Amino acid sequence: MDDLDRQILDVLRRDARTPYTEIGDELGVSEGTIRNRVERLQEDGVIERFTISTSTGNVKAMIEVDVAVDVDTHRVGDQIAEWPEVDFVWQVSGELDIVVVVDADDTGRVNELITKTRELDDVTTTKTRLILDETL
Amino acid sequence: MDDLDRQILDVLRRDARTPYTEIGDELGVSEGTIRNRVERLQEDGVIERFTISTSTGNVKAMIEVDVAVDVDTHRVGDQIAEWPEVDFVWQVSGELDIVVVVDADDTGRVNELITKTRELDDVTTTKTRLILDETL
DNA sequence: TATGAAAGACTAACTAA
DNA sequence: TTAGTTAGTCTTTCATA
Repeated sequence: MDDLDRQILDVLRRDARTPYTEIGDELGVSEGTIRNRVERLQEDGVIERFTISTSTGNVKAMIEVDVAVDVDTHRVGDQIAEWPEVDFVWQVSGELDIVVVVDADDTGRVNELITKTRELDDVTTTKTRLILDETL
Repeated sequence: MDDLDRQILDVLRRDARTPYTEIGDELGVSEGTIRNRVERLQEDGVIERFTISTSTGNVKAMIEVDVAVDVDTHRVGDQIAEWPEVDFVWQVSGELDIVVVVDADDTGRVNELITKTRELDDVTTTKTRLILDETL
């Protein structure tokens, strides 16, 4: 895992359809080098898969969730992860326990998700932030 | 957005490199139909990008960044987005301005990234949380 | 790294609903 | 007028040296 690998991953994260020839030109190596390295990165599990990121909705938000002290946060998190608009659920260190990233149709729907979260057993507080812009 | 669109998205989410011909065969339509629909889904913003999912490092963290009041947060965010371990940079509403998600080799490296962030002009504070677990 | 062969994607003209 | 198809061409990837 050297710097060239990291640069290749960077390009593919931004656009996984970038031709190997183009990546090679950009990074000053041949098409074959890029191809061999991408294959190796896949075998090593560094590249988990080629995929698409979709945004079915128009509003992304981060909902931070606090859970009662004596409760398994995973149980709460796993429930939330089932909801269709939920992109990620992270168990985190720090003040609050769980961070949920959602992608909803509109702010009204975000609000419904917040309400739904607060209604879960063992959820004590939530704190929401809209994601105004995303850079990769 | 009909059922065929949803099936196409499903296939691409699992493997974005599946040839159009193969998707077409599977879903009983021609290669051209798949291609036209994928193009339309991209134009409509339903498919945001073709990308890879990676697991490069062993430690993921969320670094929340506060920026001086009179500064364009995008300028700061764009700089950070260039660093290789950075997965996302979000401009968010709420107390702090920017959320950076990083995926680094170890906590030492996370610490270096925090230091590097704090050394940027116009960054006033940072607050870091380790991502202990992720559910998709 | 370089090259030719194979695979896949794209263009554009056409058909059907 | 829109969605789908098809044949021919171009681009990218792959295998081999």
